Amino acid sequence: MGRGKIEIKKIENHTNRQVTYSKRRSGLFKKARELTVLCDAKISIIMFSHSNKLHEYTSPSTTTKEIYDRYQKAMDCDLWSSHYERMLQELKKQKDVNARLSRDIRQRLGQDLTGLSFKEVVALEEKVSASVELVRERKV
Amino acid sequence: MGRGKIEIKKIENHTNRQVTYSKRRSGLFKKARELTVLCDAKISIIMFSHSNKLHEYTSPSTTTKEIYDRYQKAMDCDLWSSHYERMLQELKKQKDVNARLSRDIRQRLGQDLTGLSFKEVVALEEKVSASVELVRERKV
DNA sequence: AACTATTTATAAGA
DNA sequence: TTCTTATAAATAGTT
Repeated sequence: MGRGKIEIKKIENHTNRQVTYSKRRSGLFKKARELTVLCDAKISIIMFSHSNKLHEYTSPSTTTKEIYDRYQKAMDCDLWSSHYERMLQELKKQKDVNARLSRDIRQRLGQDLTGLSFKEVVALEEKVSASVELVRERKV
Repeated sequence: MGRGKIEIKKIENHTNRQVTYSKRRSGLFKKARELTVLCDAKISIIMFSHSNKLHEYTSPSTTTKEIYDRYQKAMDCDLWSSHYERMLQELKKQKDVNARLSRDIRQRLGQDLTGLSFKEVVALEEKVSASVELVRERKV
């Protein structure tokens, strides 16, 4: 590197560390930029300094989120996504239940109210209970 | 670099591009490794090659997820999280609606069925419609 | 922030 | 592919 070989160990002097961080960070980002163009790669770099300052590089034509999403897919460790998917399915089921209830009640409005039999009410009640139970079992 | 200055533009030859990708990737990761130690930084690099191959570097003592979580907090742009929160609230509301419907119907089972007035059914129907509408407006 | 002596990275060749 | 090497590039210490 510069005037004399350096060993790779933590720089204890705060000022020197900060200067080196700044210089090498721009070097790293330059390399990432070149690699992006030369090899048509997509790169996301996120870094936090010793003093918790955030810096990032993302290849043009993409976003940090897009790269992280692809990463998660590739790694098959996207717990959020699977949780989200489960919730989406559940919400859909809930909506179906509500739509059905709404329809059932609307139908009855068109009929003679005294015609609402005990059996019919029980069936309706059971349908609702079952769906509520379904949700509870999932422990969301 | 090597024998003669090169210009930074996409390498069209597939083999050369792959070789350069491999060499520069290891160079980039080495720089990241050094920066991690020298400056006590935390770095995450995720990259996809032209042929969609995934490679990553993460500083020891952390994880890609941890860095990405910190990034999201720092950037205050966690769209997933806010989407998730909205869904959670909605699901809760749906459950409340179902619980209320269930309770209403259960109560009526304990009463004389002929006592179910037209007004009461209308009120129940409107409650359900309103909640279904609420969901539809959110376009989830 | 600029400079420069060295080390380091690497493109092309073997 | 792996190694070599000529040269470009990065950078540590200095000013």
